[in-house]
Amino acid sequence: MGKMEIPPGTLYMLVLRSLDELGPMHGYGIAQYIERMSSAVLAVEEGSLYPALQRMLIKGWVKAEWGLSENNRRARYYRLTAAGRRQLTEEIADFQRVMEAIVRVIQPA
Amino acid sequence: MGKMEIPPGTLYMLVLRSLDELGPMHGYGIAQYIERMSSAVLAVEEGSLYPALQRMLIKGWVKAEWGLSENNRRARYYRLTAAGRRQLTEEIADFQRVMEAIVRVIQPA
DNA sequence: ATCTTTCCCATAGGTAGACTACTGGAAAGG
DNA sequence: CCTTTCCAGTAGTCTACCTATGGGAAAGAT
Repeated sequence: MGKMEIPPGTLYMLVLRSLDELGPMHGYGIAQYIERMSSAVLAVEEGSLYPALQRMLIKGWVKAEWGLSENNRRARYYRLTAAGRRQLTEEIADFQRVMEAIVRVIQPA
Repeated sequence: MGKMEIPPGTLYMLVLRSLDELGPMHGYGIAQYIERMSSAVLAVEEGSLYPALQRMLIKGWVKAEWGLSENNRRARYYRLTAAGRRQLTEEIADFQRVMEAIVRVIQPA
C-alpha cells in the first residue's frame, strides 16, 4: 500500500537515535526497533542498513564488536561513540530546521 | 553555515505546491518562491530545478508554454495539470505520514 | 530426522535525484 | 560599455537507497 522507505538522508539519524536509546545493539535489532517505533511505517532494508553501518564505522560514529545475541546467535553489536552522539545532535537539529522550512512552503500562513 | 539543500524526495512536492499557490510560473519564480517562503533555509539550485521540471513534464504533472516575464524576458511558464494536483495531494499525505513516523522514532513517548 | 522459519551478516549492481560546473543569452542599470 | 539580474538548459559526479543474492547457525515444526 503506502511507501515504507526511509527518506534519503534520514537513515543515519534513525540508526544513531536507535543506538542512543537501545545501547549496544546488532543490526537486526536496530531494524526491528525502527520498524516497531514507527508503527511499521518505516522498514529498514538489510541492503540499506548494513552498508550504512559500515560507513558509520568508517566515519567513527559507531564502534562494533562481535558477541552473542539474546537468541544465542553470532551478532555484531554496535555502540555510539562520542562523535556519533555529536553527529546525532547535529542531524536532529538540521532535520527539524529543514522540516519546519518545508512546512512553511507547503502550508503558507 | 547550515545546509540549504533540498532533502531528496521533496523537490517535486515543493515545486508542485509552489505552482498550486502561484498559478502558472517560470522556473526562476518557483525557485524564488521556495527560497522566500522557507526564509532562505531552502535553496533550489538551477541544476536541480530545471531537470526536475523536465521530468515533471514527462510525467505529465505540469504543462509548459513560452511567454514573457514581468521583466520582459523570455520565460517558460509551467502550470499544474490535474495529474499534477493529484500527485501533490498524494505526496503531501505520504510526507506527513512518514515525518510523523520519524518523529516517533526520534522522540519515543 | 529433516524441514521451515527466524535470526543475523554482508556484497554487488541498479537507479533516482540531488549537486557542481558550465554554456548561453537578453534586459536593465551603472 | 560593463556588470548585474533574470531566465533556461545540459553534462557529469556523487550519495545513498533499493533489489537481488548468498551465506550460515539456532529453534521450532512435522
